[in-house]
Amino acid sequence: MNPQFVSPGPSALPAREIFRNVPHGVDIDQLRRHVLVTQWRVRAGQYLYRNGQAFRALYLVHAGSLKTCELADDGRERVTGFRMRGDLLGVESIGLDAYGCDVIALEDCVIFELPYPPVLVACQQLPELQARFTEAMAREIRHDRSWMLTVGTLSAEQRVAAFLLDIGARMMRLGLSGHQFILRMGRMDIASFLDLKHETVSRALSRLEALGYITVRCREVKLREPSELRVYASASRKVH
Amino acid sequence: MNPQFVSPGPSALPAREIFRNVPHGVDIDQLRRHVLVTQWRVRAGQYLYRNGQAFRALYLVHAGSLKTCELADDGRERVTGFRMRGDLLGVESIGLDAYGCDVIALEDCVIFELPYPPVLVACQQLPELQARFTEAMAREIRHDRSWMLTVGTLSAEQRVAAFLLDIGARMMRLGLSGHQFILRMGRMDIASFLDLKHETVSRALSRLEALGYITVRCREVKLREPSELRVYASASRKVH
DNA sequence: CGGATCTTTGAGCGGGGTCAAATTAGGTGG
DNA sequence: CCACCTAATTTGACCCCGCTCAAAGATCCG
Repeated sequence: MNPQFVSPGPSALPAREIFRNVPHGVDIDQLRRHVLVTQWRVRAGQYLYRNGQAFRALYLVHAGSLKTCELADDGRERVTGFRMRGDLLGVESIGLDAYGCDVIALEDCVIFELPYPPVLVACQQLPELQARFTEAMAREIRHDRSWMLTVGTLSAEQRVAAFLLDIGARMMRLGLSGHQFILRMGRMDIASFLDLKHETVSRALSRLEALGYITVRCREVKLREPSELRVYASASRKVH
Repeated sequence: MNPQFVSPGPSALPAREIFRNVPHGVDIDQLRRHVLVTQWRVRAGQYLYRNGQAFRALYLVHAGSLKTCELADDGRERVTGFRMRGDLLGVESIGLDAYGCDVIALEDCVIFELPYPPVLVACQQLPELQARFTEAMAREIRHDRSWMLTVGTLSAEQRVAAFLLDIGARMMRLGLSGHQFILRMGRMDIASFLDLKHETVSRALSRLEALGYITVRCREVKLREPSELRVYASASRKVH
């Protein structure tokens, strides 16, 4: 179940592309001058890396989307986030010998592998790159905390609304439509991420559709009234 | 409401102390050779920094404990963590112009201020220090994710048990008793952190006491059966 | 000692979970 | 391309854990 190797050396794709669409992202061009960046293809359902596997690299998502899962020894499991183009993976495992979580592809992906000790060395020589990585980690912390707040203070329907708005905003930042998109993850994954059950997510989506805010047909979502949705999701306290 | 300045230049306390009790911590001695580390006293209830305030420094807790709070524009608020001796504060705001959360002292604290741009420069000259900071940030991410898992998969009573065990483990790492300690935060703060209501936390503590696992008298806690408690907290799935 | 805050405990309720079944989407081989 | 099968999604009915509302009891501090 190893990811499939695509091509050694420079990618066939315009490398700067990564940087164009992703503000504050890591510049893959600059990095390539200092470390050997390889490119992998990961098929839907496959692990990019998993808990316990030797930590040897960070990864940059070039295409496709993935989920990160935290898991306990006793089998408990939770989706902690969804990653897409431009997102950096593996930073949470820096300082460990083995990765501390699972990363699973939600669809076929193309991923850049950034071998870790070399990246660290490159950072020491390139203050700019260093700053980029540090900021990426800080953004990661803020993103997680922001969702802790959302999950802890909003009702089920509000969480689902906030989730759709978040996906939309990220899509837009990548130059795609932020109002109409395909969810790449199932109801179970959304539910786990939002600390709900999949039936509840399904019901919330149906409700938001009945309210006229969105249109849902399975994984196809259209935000009909983004501003209404935003008001609904941010309504103070949990609304019932 | 500004924190109170204590002393300029080298601290009167043995600086290496920080490093002795905190594995993988930041070496304040080493840092002092490159940046001006000042020491502040923050009184119980005061802010170390707050949302929107200009980001100018990281902070290292030398004594006392604090809570970090995430807050939304509409007033929603959640405690995202509790910090004690050896913990690094402010890393979540790296890359921003202003701090992105609130940090409030739960008791009188002594805090080292590490001015930020200077720390970044020092890191570029000291690979060792750089690695320390990066690992501290990675640990931060793992810690948050680990609690996301706990909050998302355990019942109210299990969360409270897990919380007590976490506090105990951190106390022990600081060379204090891990079986008997004083909680420095109120029921409301614990509840917010665990995504519960304060009444529920109170009831859970009473229940754990009735089961014979702990003794509680207000903020004084004794873990009578840590191993039983650990089994209880880690019981697969939510137990009812 | 008095007043504000924090903590505990009780009683009742409701949002979201659980269990179950119908419906639909998606992938596979003929 | 379609029949088939499996997995994902939706919807319904019911129930329980944790929330709400309320009040009493501790604790802290001036």
